[in-house]
Amino acid sequence: VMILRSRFLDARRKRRNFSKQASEILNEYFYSHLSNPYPSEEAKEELARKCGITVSQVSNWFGNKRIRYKKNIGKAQEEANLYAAKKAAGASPYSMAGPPSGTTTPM
Amino acid sequence: VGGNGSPGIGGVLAVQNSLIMANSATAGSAHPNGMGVGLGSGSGSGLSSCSLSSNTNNSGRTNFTNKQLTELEKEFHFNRYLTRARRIEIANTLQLNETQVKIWFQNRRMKQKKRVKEGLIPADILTQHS
DNA sequence: AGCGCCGATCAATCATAGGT
DNA sequence: TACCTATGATTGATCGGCGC
Repeated sequence: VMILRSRFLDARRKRRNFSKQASEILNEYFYSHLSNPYPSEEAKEELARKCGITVSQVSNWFGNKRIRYKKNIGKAQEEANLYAAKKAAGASPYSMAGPPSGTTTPM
Repeated sequence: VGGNGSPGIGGVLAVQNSLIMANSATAGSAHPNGMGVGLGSGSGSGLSSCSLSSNTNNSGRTNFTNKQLTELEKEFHFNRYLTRARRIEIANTLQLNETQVKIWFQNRRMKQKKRVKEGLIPADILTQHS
């Protein structure tokens, strides 16, 4: 701690949370692809467009999401899993890049 | 994480680290040239050099000092790629492993590329031609 | 036959936003 | 206002693949 953490007050991290709708879209994709939450470059581009954010931000979001989801498992995460069930079952406005494994989600 | 419990992520997401760092220290030689590194930030400010060798975190992640980062950054602007000789020289000067210097440059190149892609680019970085 | 590089990702941490 | 959590971003290091 005494040790430098001065990464220069860069203009870095002046973040702003994504819109509620953007989070909705990202979560939908994540939970409906839980068996392989790694969107392709093309999928990231489309998600970025729909969410109004950059591809890098989409990548950051998935990176954080995967790690944080993993760190929980067994928490309210199951609740969020309801995302997939709900959306996947109903209309699926946001499904793209069909993953090979379509059916069955282990778990 | 549960063994299979998390099929999805668990499968692919398990990396764990193993310390391998290494040793290539080889040092030795004295390198004429003093590249020196003048470093401007001189301010040395506090940190100064820790007498200890690598200050790695509890998790193996190294916390580079300001001095090390400044030097690496300076070198990067001079050349985006390192020669073996230069790498060794820098590693010795900054008290880092060759691997750390190598990795730092790789990450730095990726970082710059990302910035360019995002549109924010200082626009220069010599030796950069289309 | 081993090395460096790239691209994607991980894992820890930083710094701020938002909520109480 | 202070404390705490959620969350986006940064970064040293790893993994798989590729080219030489």
